Amino acid sequence: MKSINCSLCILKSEAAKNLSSGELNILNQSCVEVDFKKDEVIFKQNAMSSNIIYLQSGMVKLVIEGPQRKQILKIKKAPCYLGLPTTMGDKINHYSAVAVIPTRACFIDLNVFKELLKLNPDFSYEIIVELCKNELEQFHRCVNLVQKQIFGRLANNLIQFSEDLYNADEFDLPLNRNEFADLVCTSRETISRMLTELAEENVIKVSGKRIKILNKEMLKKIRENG
DNA sequence: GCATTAACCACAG
DNA sequence: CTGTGGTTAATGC
Repeated sequence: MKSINCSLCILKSEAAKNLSSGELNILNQSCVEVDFKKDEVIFKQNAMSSNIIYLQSGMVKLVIEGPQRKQILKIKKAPCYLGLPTTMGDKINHYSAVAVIPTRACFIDLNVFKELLKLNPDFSYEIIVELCKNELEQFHRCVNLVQKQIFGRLANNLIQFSEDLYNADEFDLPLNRNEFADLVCTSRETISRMLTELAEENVIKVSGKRIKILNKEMLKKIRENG
């Protein structure tokens, strides 16, 4: 097995910064590092879950199989923890995680993770903060989904890619049109049409998966009013 | 009624 | 895989 040095990750993880050297040692000994290529599954819905996953680098999509079709719950980028709700909340995963670009992840044994939560309150506190932020985000996503029309939802997602995930006005969508539709909760055709329409209005520039935001003010207006 | 929104189907690069 | 056109159903003046 490849030897791992968790102290490198402390640089990134708010929670792990609080671990003592002894606790880091515990982590070191029960942590396995894995590289994933694009489209490789990190964990699968309905499979047994026994690991907490820490994303060192890369980006993943969280996918759930709904009653009608599959849905993309969220795009997550490193550094972050993955699968906290699905691992702590039940014996099996309630959703899948799939890499959308090359991704490096650490698998942490659930029991060790629980042990660290008990040992170190500062560590636990940061984990709770992350969970709470996620919950708030999901609440907002939920109302947006129900109360906004598709242009508003699309604009919202484009802004999130730009501001939250890439910190750039120009970026490559890590999803094809079908998956992007699954994220915005609409059909592939509608996404396609609306992207062309936004491009015609010079709000964005589209060439394949490459998106450039030309008029962020307008896009934000669409997000609010759409 | 009439307009708007958005899904589904089909088909072509 | 993607873009487009036609059709259709639901909803709101």
